[in-house]
Amino acid sequence: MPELPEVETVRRTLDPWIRGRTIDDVRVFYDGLLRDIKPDAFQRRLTGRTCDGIGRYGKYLLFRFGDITLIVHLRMEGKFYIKPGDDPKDKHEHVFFVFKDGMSLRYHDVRKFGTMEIVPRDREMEGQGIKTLGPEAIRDDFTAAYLHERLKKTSRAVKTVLLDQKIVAGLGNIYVDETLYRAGIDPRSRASSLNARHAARIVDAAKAVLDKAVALGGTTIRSYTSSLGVTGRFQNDLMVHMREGEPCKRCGETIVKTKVGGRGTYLCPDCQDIIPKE
DNA sequence: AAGGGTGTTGAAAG
DNA sequence: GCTTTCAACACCCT
Repeated sequence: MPELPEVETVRRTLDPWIRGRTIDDVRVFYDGLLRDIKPDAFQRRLTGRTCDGIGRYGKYLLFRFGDITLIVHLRMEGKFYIKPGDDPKDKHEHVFFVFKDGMSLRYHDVRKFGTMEIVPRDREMEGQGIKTLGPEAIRDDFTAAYLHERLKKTSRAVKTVLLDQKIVAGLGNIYVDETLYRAGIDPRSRASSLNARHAARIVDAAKAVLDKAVALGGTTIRSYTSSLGVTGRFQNDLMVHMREGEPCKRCGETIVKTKVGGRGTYLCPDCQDIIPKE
């Protein structure tokens, strides 16, 4: 469930619950998630610590425990559940954080792609992955001038550039499609041929799309189990993503699905212009 | 019923 | 360098 709005929704849901709670035990069932730390050291570093709150940068969650921070990335399917500590372990639960009151926070991830890393609190932004992130798509430092500069320098498709977290942090496959639809630009357009005006439209569209998605608690698709903080309502607002064969909500043209940079990509052939024109 | 696809990312290969 | 492909993993859908 991980693009910026879904991660922010998890943060907002979990933060008030975990704030002030103290870890009594950590149990790791699959250590492939842990970056540069062994399960016993991971357990030792966190046990006895009290959480001061959760931050977020791009798609990364930052669990703060005094002078250390646990950085978590949900990748494709990571989720958190809160359950009594003695509930039986689900097949896809890989890490338990058991708190002093007997409740547990469990990391659930069918594909096991997620990552966890512990860094000093004052070096949070040097964590693996985080240190290379570009400005967040929803913040003021993601400007049209900045994006235009970056677009100019590459021949890649504009969608591929927007998915690159080193360029801009927070957009993923759903919201890039929605952003480019709103901006009226075909995702296959060559980045270097977009002008300053196009860049401005993309920046405005990304902020509008993400702000609304955050307000609605993100998007829930393919959700077999609705869990803590993952059931959003933005799916009703999707204009193109997952709408292959359906009519465009603006012009009635049929939404098509294609492939850009190896990713499934949805667009309206009438509302989105390919640049440069053929 | 095998193969392609999946809200991601980084390492390897070209 | 820059860009594309692939691998990590499990499951769902043709």
